[in-house]
Amino acid sequence: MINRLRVLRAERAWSQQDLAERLDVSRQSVNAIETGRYDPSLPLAFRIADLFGLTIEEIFTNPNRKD
Amino acid sequence: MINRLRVLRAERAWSQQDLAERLDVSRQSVNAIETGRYDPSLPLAFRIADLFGLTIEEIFTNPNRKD
DNA sequence: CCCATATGGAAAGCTTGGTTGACATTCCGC
DNA sequence: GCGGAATGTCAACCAAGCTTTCCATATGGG
Repeated sequence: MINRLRVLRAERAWSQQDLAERLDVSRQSVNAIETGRYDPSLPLAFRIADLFGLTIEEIFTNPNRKD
Repeated sequence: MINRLRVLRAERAWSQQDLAERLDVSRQSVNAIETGRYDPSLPLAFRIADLFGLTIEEIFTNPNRKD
């Protein structure tokens, strides 16, 4: 599972802390997701998509998919 | 988080067991997701969407969203 | 040189997702 | 009425998401 979180955050010039507060999670969670240490839960993925006004598919991509 | 899994499964006349095998999870997991006892992980949500040829947003809806 | 801000990451602990195995119920065909 | 298939649920367990606390490094301004 790879994601464009870091790019989207950079486009808005938000710190990991800023993003964490908007998503109502800890800064470490944002960091862990950005650095690929783990995947967000589905509810959190929806919050992320909502925040950026994108679909989950536009932010996260499943490497196992045969696109 | 509510989902249309049961409907999609019924449209194809698959048992929970059939669906579980296609998703490579246990039947109890399919049942728990259908009955809303918990939400799938993001990777599993992607597998479900791929299997039905839909987007995650077309299958799962976040009740907290202001649509 | 200090200090504040931003980032990466580890440890321990709680919560949630997922498994296996078991049991009960409903429904349908024989 | 009986047997088998489908579903709901529970208990016990392991794995993954997430939190808090802590430490390290980098960088930019004064």
